[in-house]
Amino acid sequence: MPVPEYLKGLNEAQSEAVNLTDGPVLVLAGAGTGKTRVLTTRMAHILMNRKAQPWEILAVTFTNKAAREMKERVSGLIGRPVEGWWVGTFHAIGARILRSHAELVDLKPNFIILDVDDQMRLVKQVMEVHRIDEKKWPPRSILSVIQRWKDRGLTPDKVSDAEGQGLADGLISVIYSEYQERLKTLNTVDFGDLLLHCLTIFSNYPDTLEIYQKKFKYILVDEYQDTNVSQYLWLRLLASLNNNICCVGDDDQSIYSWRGAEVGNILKFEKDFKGSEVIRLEQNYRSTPHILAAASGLIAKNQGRLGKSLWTGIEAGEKVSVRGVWDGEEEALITCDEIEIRKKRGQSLEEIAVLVRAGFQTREFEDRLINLAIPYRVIGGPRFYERMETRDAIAYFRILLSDQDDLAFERIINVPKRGLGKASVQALHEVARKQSIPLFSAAREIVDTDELKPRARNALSTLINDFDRWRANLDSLNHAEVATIVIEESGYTEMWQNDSSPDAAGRLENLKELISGMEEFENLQGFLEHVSLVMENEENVSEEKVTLMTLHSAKGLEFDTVFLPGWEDGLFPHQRSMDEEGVSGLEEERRLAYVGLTRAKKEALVTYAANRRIYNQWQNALPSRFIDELPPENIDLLSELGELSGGSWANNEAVLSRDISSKPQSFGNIQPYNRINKINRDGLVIEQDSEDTFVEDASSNFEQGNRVFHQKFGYGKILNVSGTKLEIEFDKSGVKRVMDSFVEAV
DNA sequence: CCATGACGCTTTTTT
DNA sequence: AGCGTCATGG
Repeated sequence: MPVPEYLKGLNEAQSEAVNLTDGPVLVLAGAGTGKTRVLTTRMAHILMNRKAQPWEILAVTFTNKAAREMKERVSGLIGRPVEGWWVGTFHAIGARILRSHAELVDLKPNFIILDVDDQMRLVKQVMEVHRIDEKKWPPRSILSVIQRWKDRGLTPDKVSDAEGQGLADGLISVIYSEYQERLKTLNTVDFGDLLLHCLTIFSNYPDTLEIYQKKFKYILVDEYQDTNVSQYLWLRLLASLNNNICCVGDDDQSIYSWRGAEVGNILKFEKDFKGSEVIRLEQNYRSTPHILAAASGLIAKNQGRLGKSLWTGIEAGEKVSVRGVWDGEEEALITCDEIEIRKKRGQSLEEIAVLVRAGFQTREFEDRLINLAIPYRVIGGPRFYERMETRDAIAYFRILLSDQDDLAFERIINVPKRGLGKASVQALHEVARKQSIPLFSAAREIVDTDELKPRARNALSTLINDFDRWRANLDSLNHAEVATIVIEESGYTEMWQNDSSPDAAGRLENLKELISGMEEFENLQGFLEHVSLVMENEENVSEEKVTLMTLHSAKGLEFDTVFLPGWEDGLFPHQRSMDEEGVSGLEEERRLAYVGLTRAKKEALVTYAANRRIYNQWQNALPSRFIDELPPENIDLLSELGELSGGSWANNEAVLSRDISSKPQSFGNIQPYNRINKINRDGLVIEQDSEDTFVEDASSNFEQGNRVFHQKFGYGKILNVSGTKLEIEFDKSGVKRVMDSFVEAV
C-alpha cells in the first residue's frame, strides 16, 4: 500500500508519533519541532483509517485559536470538512458535557458562565456577610486562592483544614463553600467549575462517566505541560477505558504555573499512564543553529527537566545579539531603528516581533514606532467579552433570559444612570433576602410600595416594564433584533453617544459588532456561551505590522526577527517571581526566556538597560543573569556601556555572586526606591533622593582621586564616591555627578 | 445620588 | 505617573 499523501515528509519520530495510535503516548515536542503537525496528522490518520468516527475523537487545547487551527489543518489533510468531532478548549468541552448533565450538580442546563467581574462581586458579597476586612484580605487574592483550589480539583469539602489556615481570618474555606452555594443558587458557574463539576459528576455517577469513556475512543491533548490537576484528572478519567490518549507538550515551555498549571503532569506521565510510550521530537525546523544553541544552553541550567537535545538541519545564521543600553528610551530607540532598517531592506513587518516580560514595557516602543511611522499591533489587553460595553450589553441579555440573574441585574440597574443608586439597590437586596426571591422579583414588589423615593420608584418601574416588553418581543422577533431594541431603548447606546471620551466611538463599534455576531446563532443562549467562552478580538489584517506582546502570549508563535528587550535582573527574571516562588520561580522565568529565544527563526536580539524608570522611579539594574547563562560562542556582545567583562558591571559584586536573594539595587516593589538616582543617558545624575547619600549593598569600585574617562565628558578626576555615584571633576566640563557604570578607569 | 479627592497598587493570562 | 477603589461632602 502506498504511503498516503498526508503522511509524507514526516521525520522518523513524527511518523512514530502519528502511527502509534493505540495506548498512551507522550510526545515531547521541543520548540519548533512540528508538534501541531504531529497532532493534526495523527488525527487525520485515525480518521482516514476508520479507527474512529469523528465524534469518537476528543481533542483538547487551551485556546480557541489552537482549536480552530487544528480543525482547519485536519480538514485540509483529509481533504474535506469534518463534522461532529469534539475539538475545543478544555473549558468549551467541559461546558458541553456539563450542559448535558447539569441537573446532577444542581444546575439547570441553561446555566450562565460568569465573567471575572461577576465572580469578584460574588466573593465580595460573601466576604461582607462574614465581615471580612477587604483591606486586609483583598477579594482578588481570595478569589485567586479559590481558583487555585479549583485548578487542583478541590471542591469545598475536599479542601483540607490546613489549607487556608491563615487566610481571611481562617474563614476562607467557608467563603469558598458559600461562594459555590451562591453560584448554584444563581444557576451560574465560573470557569473553574466547567471542569470541576465534570469531575464531580464523573466520580458520583459512574454511568455518566462511562458514556464518555466509551464514546471517546481517542483522546488528543495539546500543550500538556500547561494542564492543571483538574484537567489532568478529567483526562485520566475519560481515557481510562480505552487508554488511547496522546499528549503533546514541552516541559521546557511550561510558563503558567502561576495560574495552576502543573509541570508535574508531564513529568510523571509515564507513571500515570501505564504502558505509555514517550516520543521525543528533537529536530527543530524553525531556528538557526546559534539561536537554538543559545536557547538550549540557557534551558540546560534548569533542574528537573525531562531533557531533550534539539538539533536543526538549518545551516548558517547569525549569533544571538546581546546589547546593553543606557535606559529604556534608548533601548526603544535602538530597537526601532533596527526595525526600520529591516523594513527598508524589504523584510515584512509581520515577521518582526518585540517580546517583553511585562505589559508596561510596550509603551516606549509604541512611542518610538509612532514617531517612525512604523505600523504595529499590541497583542493583549482586554478580550472582547471583558470590555465594559460587551459585559453591560450581555448583562441585559442575561436578564432577558432569566429574571433570576441577580448579578446581571445589579450590573445594569443603574447603567445608564437612572437614579437607582446604592440606597435603592440596598433596599432591593433587603426585600430579596427577606423573601428569598431574586432581585428582579423584589423590584416588582418594591415598586408597589412606597419604600423608595418616587423618583427611584418610577425609574425602577420603567425598567421592569421595559424588560417585560423586551421579553415579549423575543416571541415575535429574532434575538438580534430584540438585542438591538434592548440596547437602544434602555438608553445604553445613547449613553455612549453622549460620552465625549475618546474611546466612546470604539465602544459603539464593539456593540454593533456584538449584535451582528449574534445573527449566526440559533438563540441568545448559544450566543452568550459563545461570547464567554470563544469569542475573540478580531483584527483587520489590512496592513503589515510589527507585533508587540508579552513573552507569555508569544508562546506557539514564530517570527524571523525577535527583539527581546528588558533583560535585566529584577525585570527579567522578575523580582516578584523570585521572591514569591524562589528557585522554581526563577526556573519558570528561565523557561520564559527559552520560549522567547525559540520564537526566532533567523534573528534574536536581546537588550538590557542600565537604567529603567518603573512607576516613575529611576532604577539602575544589572544585566539579566540569563545573559550570563547564554553560551558565549553563540552570542554577539555589543555593549554601549563598555564590555560586560572588564567593565564596571562585571566587577560589581552583585554580579559575581548572584543568587536569588541578591536583589539588584532594588527592583522589587517591596523595598522603597529611595536609593535610586535619576540619571540621564550620559550617566549624569539629574535627580537624587535627599537621603540617598549611601548605598549599602552596591559599592563602587572607584576611589577618590582615580582618573576616569566618560564617553561624553571626557577625562576627569573623582572627587567623591558615594555608593555607585561618583562626583567627578572633568577636565573640560567641570564637576558633575555621574553613575559609576558610565565611566571607565584610566 | 454623584462628583471629587485621597489612597494604594503596580508580572505574566485563558477561558 | 497613572489608574482604579473608596470615603467624604455637596
